[in-house]
Amino acid sequence: MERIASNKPKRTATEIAEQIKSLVEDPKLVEQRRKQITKAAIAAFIRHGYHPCTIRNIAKQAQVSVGLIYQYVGDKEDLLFLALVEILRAYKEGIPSAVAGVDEPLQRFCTVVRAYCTIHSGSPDATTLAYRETASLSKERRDAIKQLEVETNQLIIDPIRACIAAGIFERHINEDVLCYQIVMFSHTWALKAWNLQPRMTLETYLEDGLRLMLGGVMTAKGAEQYGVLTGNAKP
Amino acid sequence: MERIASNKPKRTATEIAEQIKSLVEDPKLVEQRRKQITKAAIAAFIRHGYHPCTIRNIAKQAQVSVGLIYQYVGDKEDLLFLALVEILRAYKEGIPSAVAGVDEPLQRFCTVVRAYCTIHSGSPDATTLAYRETASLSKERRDAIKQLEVETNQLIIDPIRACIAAGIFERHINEDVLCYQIVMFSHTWALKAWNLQPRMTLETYLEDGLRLMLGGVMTAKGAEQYGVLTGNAKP
Amino acid sequence: MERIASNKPKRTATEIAEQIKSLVEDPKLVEQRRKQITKAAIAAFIRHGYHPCTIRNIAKQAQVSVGLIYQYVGDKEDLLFLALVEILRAYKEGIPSAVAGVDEPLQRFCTVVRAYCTIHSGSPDATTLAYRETASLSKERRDAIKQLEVETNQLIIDPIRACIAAGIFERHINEDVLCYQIVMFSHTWALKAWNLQPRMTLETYLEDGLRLMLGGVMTAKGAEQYGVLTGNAKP
Amino acid sequence: MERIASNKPKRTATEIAEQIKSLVEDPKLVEQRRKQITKAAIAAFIRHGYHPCTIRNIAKQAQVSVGLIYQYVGDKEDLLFLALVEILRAYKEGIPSAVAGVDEPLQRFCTVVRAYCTIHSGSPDATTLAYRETASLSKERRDAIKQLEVETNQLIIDPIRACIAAGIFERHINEDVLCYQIVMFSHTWALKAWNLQPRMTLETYLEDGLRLMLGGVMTAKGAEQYGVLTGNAKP
DNA sequence: TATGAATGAGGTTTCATTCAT
DNA sequence: AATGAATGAAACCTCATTCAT
Repeated sequence: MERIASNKPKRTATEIAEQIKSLVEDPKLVEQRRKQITKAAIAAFIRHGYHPCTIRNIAKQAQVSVGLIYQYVGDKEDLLFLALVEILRAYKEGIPSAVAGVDEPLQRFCTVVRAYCTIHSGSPDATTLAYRETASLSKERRDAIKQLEVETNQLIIDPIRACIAAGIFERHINEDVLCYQIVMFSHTWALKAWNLQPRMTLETYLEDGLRLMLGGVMTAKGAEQYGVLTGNAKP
Repeated sequence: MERIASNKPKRTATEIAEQIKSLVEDPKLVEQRRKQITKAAIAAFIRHGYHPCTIRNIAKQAQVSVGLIYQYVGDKEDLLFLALVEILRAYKEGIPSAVAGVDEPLQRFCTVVRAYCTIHSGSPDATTLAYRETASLSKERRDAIKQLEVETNQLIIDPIRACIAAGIFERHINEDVLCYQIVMFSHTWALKAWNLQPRMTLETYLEDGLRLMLGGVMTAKGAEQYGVLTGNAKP
Repeated sequence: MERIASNKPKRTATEIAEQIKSLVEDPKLVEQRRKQITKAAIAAFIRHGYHPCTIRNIAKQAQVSVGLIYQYVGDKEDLLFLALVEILRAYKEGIPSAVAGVDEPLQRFCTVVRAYCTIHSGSPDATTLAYRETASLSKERRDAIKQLEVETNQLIIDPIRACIAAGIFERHINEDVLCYQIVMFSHTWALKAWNLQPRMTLETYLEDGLRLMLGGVMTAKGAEQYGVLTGNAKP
Repeated sequence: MERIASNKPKRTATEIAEQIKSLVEDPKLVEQRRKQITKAAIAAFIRHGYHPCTIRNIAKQAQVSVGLIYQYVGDKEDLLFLALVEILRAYKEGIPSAVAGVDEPLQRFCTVVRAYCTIHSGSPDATTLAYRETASLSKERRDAIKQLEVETNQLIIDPIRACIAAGIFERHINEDVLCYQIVMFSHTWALKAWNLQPRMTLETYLEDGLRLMLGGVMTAKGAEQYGVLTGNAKP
């Protein structure tokens, strides 16, 4: 869709969002209205999908007029962007608060995985929306969203590195592969709920998956620790 | 969107596809034209996305007139359905031909994983399309597509079971979780190409991932065999 | 065209018209715009015929945009329905106001006939439109339109009965046949204007026709009265 | 639709029909195929209405291919014209054969009325079609159809004149008005079948109508004769 | 600032007509 | 002569966006 490989310095998602133009001056009001509209947009996009969703759908959901939306946002794509940023932001912010105070590397790793997975399982539709509709954004915005994803991934990679450094995980493992393994493991519960949910609980899924992933990466020392944590002799 | 929970016997994807009505009688011609149109539709949907893609885009891609498409298909959604069925059919058929003649369980498992991943990496856009746009189908068709997915998954689950039966994989592993682990592992290379491709080759990705997954599920006996297969002392 | 014999309670034309959904809330505006659009639709349907007439034709005639029409009406058939209802409503309302204050039965009968005929002759194209295009409506709406016709016929049958009761018309005459005789007599002037207008005036047509019809139904007493009314010794 | 008042010599319906161009040479075949296609067109136009009816509908009805129709006819309007001509021709030809051998003026008049009415009641849909769709023709063809109607009317006017000449009908009656009275009386049974048929038989309708019309036009001498004919002392 | 009526470009779909076989 | 697949113009309708109030 975009032919021109622009060399503009890349803007972050936050910068792009801040530069979305609003006809309204009062920043307080802009923030409040945007929040309200974005929330409605997420709900409406989830219900209908981005393209089939109309501005009227969103206005109705937000209990405002169509015109009001265009006071705070330039076009429909802006709404999608704000929606996706909001979804990813929630994911990204959810993890640190879940692992706060958990310092031991393996435990921290497990907590991150559980948190990440739990967060996604809490709003599977939003996860699905992000999957489906990121491609509907312009390149710059798509890239900014990807960058958010990368930053979130970092929250997973850090504990992996800590585990490696602590000798709990094998030294030679590919941290990117493992990270995406975890990411996709979490998304899978959301994306494939129709197949998985009838067959197991989130807890079973999480623990079985965790054991499976850990089994592939732990050192003997790590395995020992994991046994202590879970009460099992062996992962 | 659909309110009525119909109790009609579910039709398979193939049945639905066969019942898409064509104004043209000659079955030979119908098959040939549908193939041509479906191929064009896949390309056009990949380029634009389903909703933004116009029938004229597809007609142009297929080098036929707009009217011709409607001689072979009832509406735009039929085109999406045919496109997705074709994509999944290719995936499903690709695996058996790849593992033909490989009988040893572990080797068969590894071959399946490699085949599955390679197939998806060969047409990452199609994988992405299937991910994004299945939701744009009516419920019956969405379900039929999911069923195709389940059938393909079976091609992965079978070797898993064989490995368990052969004592190569741990008895207690959750085969569904492992299966989806593999599925998502393969899709990830397609979906997250933008992040992964700059950092590793498909081969690295595959072998690192395979080692990671196997490490979590293999018995001591399995590990020994794996060492023999790969020339490594230890996975 | 309609297969299902529904047992829903039949809605009147007015009810159906009121239930045509509009995206605009303000009832005042809806009424005004609908009136404007219906008027334009009548003109456009008369000019082109219902099927060949395009929404753009109507929009142009009404001096509004195409989109505006769809704010006040669901589809093209709604426009036809509103047009026909408006036409028949005008006919139906025209009669009572014409005969107001005329109480003597025979005179009232003659006045009704003259009024009915004059009204139709005033907008022969509209009469023709109603004739041609009622069949283009869905069954329910067609039935509602027929019901309007029946109600209008009643305005003719009532004076007939009064004349019979007053001994002016023969007791044994078939009031339905006479009624339709009058109805068709009136429509004929509109429908067959191309043949009749060059050969006589509406007045001639009316008086000759009236004399003809009265001659067939009047008693001796009636004939006497008619002579007094017209100044002729004999009808 | 047509702005230009052309001064071309008017062609009769038969001439126009004969000049409709056919790609096929053999006149025998042309006649046979046209007959087949016209018959199918009448049925299809009755079922769907002219505009909604597709060429495919007609081809199917005629059990021929779409292409074949265009070998014998220039366009869709030709089909409508041929259909209407055929319908009116049947009406026109039906009357003389019905009155053949009836020479007494009053009896001949009554026979014509009964024949005309019976013919129309036999194919009410065709009557309705002629009413609705004549307007869909080009002006020249519309005029030619009207001319056919005029010629048919002459078959009614002739007996009226004979009755006047014989002193059976009043000398001063308007023969055009009476003629159309009869025409519309006959059409009414077809057009308003939905209202009339549940309430009376064609026989009742005919005799009540005939008595009504005759009552308006007969001289004393005529009334006497009518009494002899019907066995009633008085119309 | 907020509203929602108005606009019109553009998408899907139909179908009269053509033309290669 | 007959077929029916192919064409593409044009219709209906939707909906993102604007603008007067």
